[in-house]
Parts: sequence; C-alpha cells; structure tokens
Amino acid sequence: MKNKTTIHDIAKALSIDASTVSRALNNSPRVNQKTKDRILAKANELGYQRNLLASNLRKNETNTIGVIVPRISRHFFSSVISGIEEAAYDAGYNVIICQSLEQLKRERDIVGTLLANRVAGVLLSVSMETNDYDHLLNMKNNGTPFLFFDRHCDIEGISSVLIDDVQGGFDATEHLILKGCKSIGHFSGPQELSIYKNRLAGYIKALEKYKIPYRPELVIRSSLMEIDGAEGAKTLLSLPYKIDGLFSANDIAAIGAMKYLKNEGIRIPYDIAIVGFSNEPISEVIDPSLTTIDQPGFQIGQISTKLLLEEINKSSNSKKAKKTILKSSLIERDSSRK
Amino acid sequence: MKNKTTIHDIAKALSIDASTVSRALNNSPRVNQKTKDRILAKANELGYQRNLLASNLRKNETNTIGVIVPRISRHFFSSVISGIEEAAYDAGYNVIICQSLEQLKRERDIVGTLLANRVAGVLLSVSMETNDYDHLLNMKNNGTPFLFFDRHCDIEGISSVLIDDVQGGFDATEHLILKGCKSIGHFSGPQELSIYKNRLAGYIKALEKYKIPYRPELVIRSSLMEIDGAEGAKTLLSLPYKIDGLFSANDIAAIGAMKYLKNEGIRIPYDIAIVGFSNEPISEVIDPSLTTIDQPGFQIGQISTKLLLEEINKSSNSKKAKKTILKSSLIERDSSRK
DNA sequence: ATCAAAAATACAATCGATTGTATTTTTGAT
DNA sequence: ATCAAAAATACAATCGATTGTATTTTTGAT
Repeated sequence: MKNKTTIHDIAKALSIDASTVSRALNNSPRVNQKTKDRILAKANELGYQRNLLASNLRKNETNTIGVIVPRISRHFFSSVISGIEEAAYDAGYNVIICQSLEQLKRERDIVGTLLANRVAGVLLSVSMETNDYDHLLNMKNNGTPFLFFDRHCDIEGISSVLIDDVQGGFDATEHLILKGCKSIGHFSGPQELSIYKNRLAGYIKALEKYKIPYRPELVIRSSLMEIDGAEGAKTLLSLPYKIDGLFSANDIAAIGAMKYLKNEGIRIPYDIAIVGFSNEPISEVIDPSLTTIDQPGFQIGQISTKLLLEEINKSSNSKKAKKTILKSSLIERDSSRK
Repeated sequence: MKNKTTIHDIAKALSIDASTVSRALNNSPRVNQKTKDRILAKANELGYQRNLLASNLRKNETNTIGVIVPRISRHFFSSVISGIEEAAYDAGYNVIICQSLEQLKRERDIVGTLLANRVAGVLLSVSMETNDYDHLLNMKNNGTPFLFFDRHCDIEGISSVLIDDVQGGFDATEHLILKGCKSIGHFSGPQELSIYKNRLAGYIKALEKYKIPYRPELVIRSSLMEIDGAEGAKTLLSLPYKIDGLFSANDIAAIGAMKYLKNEGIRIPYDIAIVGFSNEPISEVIDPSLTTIDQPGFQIGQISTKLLLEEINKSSNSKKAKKTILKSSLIERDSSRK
C-alpha cells in the first residue's frame, strides 16, 4: 500500500529490463508496439505512477514554473495567475503558486524553496518590503531564469512585463482635473516599488500639464491597506484647505477612504471625486461605484509566461533583457461622474 | 553557471567524503564541529543549495502538502489557504496551491501531478463538476493521505473539516422568516456537493419549523456564478405569485440577483429581502450591504492542516476517519434589515 | 539456408543526496 | 607509552528513472 510501484516492479512482472519499461512509458520508437502494450497494461494493473522526483533528477530539468505574488486574493493577481496557468499548461508546464503576503522574509523563503525544487523558471511580482535584492541576485547567479511582472526591480539582464504606470497615473489625475478638481490628493505606496513611483510621477505630470501647483503634503504614502485609506482620508480632511479630488494608487485604499468620507458626511463625487487603481471587482459594486484604472491581468500572465518559457529554452548566450509595457485603461464610474 | 554545486563539489574542494558533507549540512552530531564549520563556509562560498529532488527521492518523503481549491480568488478559499500556510509553515511543510476552476478534468490532472511529485498529503475542496471519484480513490489506494475541507465526498476512511451547512441554511432562512418573509426563493448549486444539498436541507427545515409550505419551483439550481444569480432572479420574478425573500447558497449569485433586481426597480429589502452565504468582502460594500453567513475560513485551514499532518505522521493501522464540524454565523446587514 | 542490416532488448552508468556499516583517528585511563 | 573505547570519517549501496552503448533477435534479400 505504502510502497508505490516502480518501473522495476513492472519489469520484474514481465521478465523484461527496466530500461525497456522506461522507454515504453515514454513511447520511445525503440520499443516494439506489442511490448509497449503489455507494459502499459501491466503499469495500469499495478497502478503505476511515474516518480517525478526521480525523473526530474535524472533529466536535470523540471517542467514546473514557480509564481510569486504578494497576495492571491487580489483580483489583479488572480487574473494574472489564470493567464499564467493557461499559457503554462498549453506548453506542458506545471505551475506552483506562492504568496509573499508582502513580506520580504517570506519572499526569500519562497525563492529558496523554489530553487531547491529546481523549478525551470520563476515569475514574480515583488513584495512591498522588497528593498534588498540578494535573493534575486542569488537566483540569477544560480542560472534560474526569471521575469518580473507588474512590480519589478532593476536587475541587469532580467526582463519584465509592466503596465505603463506613469500613463495610468496621468490618466487618473487628468480625468479628475477635467471633472473640475483643483486640489487633488494622492495615496501612494512604498517608493521602492516603481509602480508607485511611476503612478506618482503620472500624477505630477498631469498637474504640470494643467498648471496646478504640486503640493507634497497632498501625497500620502502608506502600504495602501483599507485602514491606510481611511487614515489618509482623515489626514487630507485635516489640511487647512479643502481637497476636491483623490487619486489612490490602489482600489483598496480608495475604498477605505470612501467608507471614511461617507461616514463623515462628505458626498462623493460632489465634494470629493475619487479614482482608484486596479479595477478590483469590489470597485464596481461599492456605492458610489469607483472609477478606476483597469490592468490587463490575464494578458500580463500570458505574455510573461511566454517570455519566460522562451528564456528557459534559449541558449544562455542569446539572452537580452526586454521590457514589455502594456496599456491600462480608465473605467469611469460614479465616484468621479459629476 | 548552469551547473549547480553539489555536495561532491564541496567534498572535492575540501578533500573529504560526500557523506560527511551531507551529514554536516544536516547538522549531524557525527561530524566534528570544526569540519562542519569548514564545510558550511565552503558551501556558502560555492553558493550550494540542496537539491530537494535528490534528497526527497532518497528519503522517500517530501515536506510538501498539496492544496486544491476550486478558485483562489474566492475570499473564503483564500482565507482557508492562509490558515493552511500558517499551520504548514509552523510544522516545516511547504504548500503547493492549485485551482481546479470548478473543472473535474483539471482536478484529475492536478491530483495526478501532486501524486507524481510525491506530496506528503493533500487538502482539497472538490469542484462543482466532481461526480466521479476515481481520481480520489486512486489517491487513497496509492496511500497518499488526504482530507476534505468544506466541499467533501463520501469516501470511506477519509476525514473532512466542514461547516454545519444545514444549520447555516436554516439560520439564513429563519432570519428571513423572522423578518416577515412568507415566500422565499433559494439558489442552490450542484446537488452532488453536499454543501449545497445541506444548505437546501436547512432551508426546508426552517420552512417546516414555521409551517411555510415548501414549493420546489422556488428552488433554482445553477453553478452560482453572477450571471446565474441574475437569471435566477428573473425566473423568480416570472412566477405567478410574488416572492419576498431570497436565500442564495453563495454571495456571488446573490449579488448577481441584487444587481438584476435593483435594475428592475425592485427595492431591497422592502420588496425582497436577501441573504447570501460566505461573507465575501464584496458583500459588505454592495448597496444595500448583503446579509450573509460567515464561515471561519482561516480556522478551517488551520484545523485541516493539523489533522492532515497527524494523518501523515500516523501509523497506518490507527487511521480512523473524523468529521470535524465548525459553526458558521449569520451577519445581518441591510439587504434583510427592515 | 545464410547473413548483413535493422529492430528490439539488455547492460550499466548516472542524476545528487542519504545512511548503514566499516575503517581510521583521537581520547584518556592506566 | 599502550590500548580499549569513543569520536570522526570513509566506503558503498540506495532511492527511481533515464540514456548511451552493447548485445541479442528479427527481417528479408540472395
């Protein structure tokens, strides 16, 4: 019961060599069809299941790719994962999904485990705490191909698939300006992550275009959880002048702010218009529905996987880092419709 | 670059035997401390990383458990996964997360891959399509311990960690009755899944308690996606008599119904009061907020993992299937507050 | 029927780590 | 200094599958 059948059990049962069994199970042309049939039948009878540990060890390769995301429960990341899985399964690869929960320590541990399991490659979106790249450089020196999506680090020779976050931040801010907002707050995340730096850059760029002075006190940095949104809103309300617009670098913090503001009797969008980022499903149903920036998660997953698989199957001398930049799109909803 | 360092490389560099290197890296008391220090230093210098494929193959065990859920993006399942990961990491196990996307074929493939990778055990919540248990029986015969959570099948000798769904369905329905509803619709899922059968049973039980006649046409079966909720609501509205309450076996379908009903000018909860199931985050922010049944996902994950680990480390003769049943709790919100 | 070529199968080494047993080295009591 | 016991290290087999090479069997032309 406990001891699984091996090719040797099949070989013994048929008085045949294990190498022939192995070749038969891999449908090698070197084995006679009749023999193959007998072996397959016996394998079935004994409930044989290939031991991938042994197979991968011998072949010195695995058909598994690892995926590291901050949180699987975020809609954006689960769409990316769906895209990854589709592209990977089509190519005959398995996928191991891991979440760092935004913690650097967990990210390090996960990278270690994936390397120890000799995955063929890794797709990752770094945690908010990732300000130290040793574990990633280690993976690079180790020769394991990997690729960033959405949240990347600047590491020589490593490709990434990104959203044009400057454009996204610009679009969000310009949209508020065109709706008549003059004093626009911004929730940003850790500046180590270029997505947040870029969304902020887009915000500033839009202000400049419309000649609205940039006031640093309107930019609030946090880890963008729901509670951070509520606190950010409180901070903005305490300013000596009124704000009439808010661009949050994610939907969750925008929603935290909305709940707080509604509770304070502030009318959205009339008193303050709001735009989020990521198009979480929750943004559609909250009242008022939240204007946001949609990111093509599924497509990001597919493209990232294809690029990674190319890298895996590429000769090491032809490697050249690519940056693939996709467009996001603004979805106008009630939180900014006035 | 491509060829990873092995214990033999370290052994050769120090003119020492590989077995000593192995023991040193595993901190065996049989190796002199000075030798350990030298080995560790050299291992670090060469960027050594244990090959788990080889190690697990030799030891004939892995410290990895597989988790199969229908969808990682469902809040309930991602909370369960958090609970699993916490309990597993505490015990020194790694977790492989897989999603069946409610498809039997994918569930089968995943089970196959996990078995081929020789996971120590599997935690699973079956897909809506799972009406055939061959792949699970195969896993059982194979000797791989596994355990169901939330959505289970009746398989002799396999434990499960469940919610008292009859009670949950009863609570939801009774709540509507106490709010004055006389004609209550119910959205149910595939009857192969006992969670849906039980929630329906709870619904019927509550009707009986309050002497409300059970009308089969008020029970609509579907796969409970958002679109199914909208269609179900349409069907209920087309009945020759009015309904004034709706209990949906999940939140997503309840939300689909709410959107449709609001669009039709039906007032919630005044015309129709609604209760969902699972306490998805979205249920809190939709307008009106959705009354629902909260399931202790994190706790389910922790308990399931502890039980599975017990099973893994148990002698095979002492196995006895357990059913652990946890309580759910009703969260009253505006969709039923009148 | 014979025999070279082709087809089928067997032999043996290997992937990297682990572990029981054997051997060598060190320790410390006399 | 000697020697048995203890400590440290080396040897060798093994986990299960794969694969290059060697050997055996089959095929089919003469």
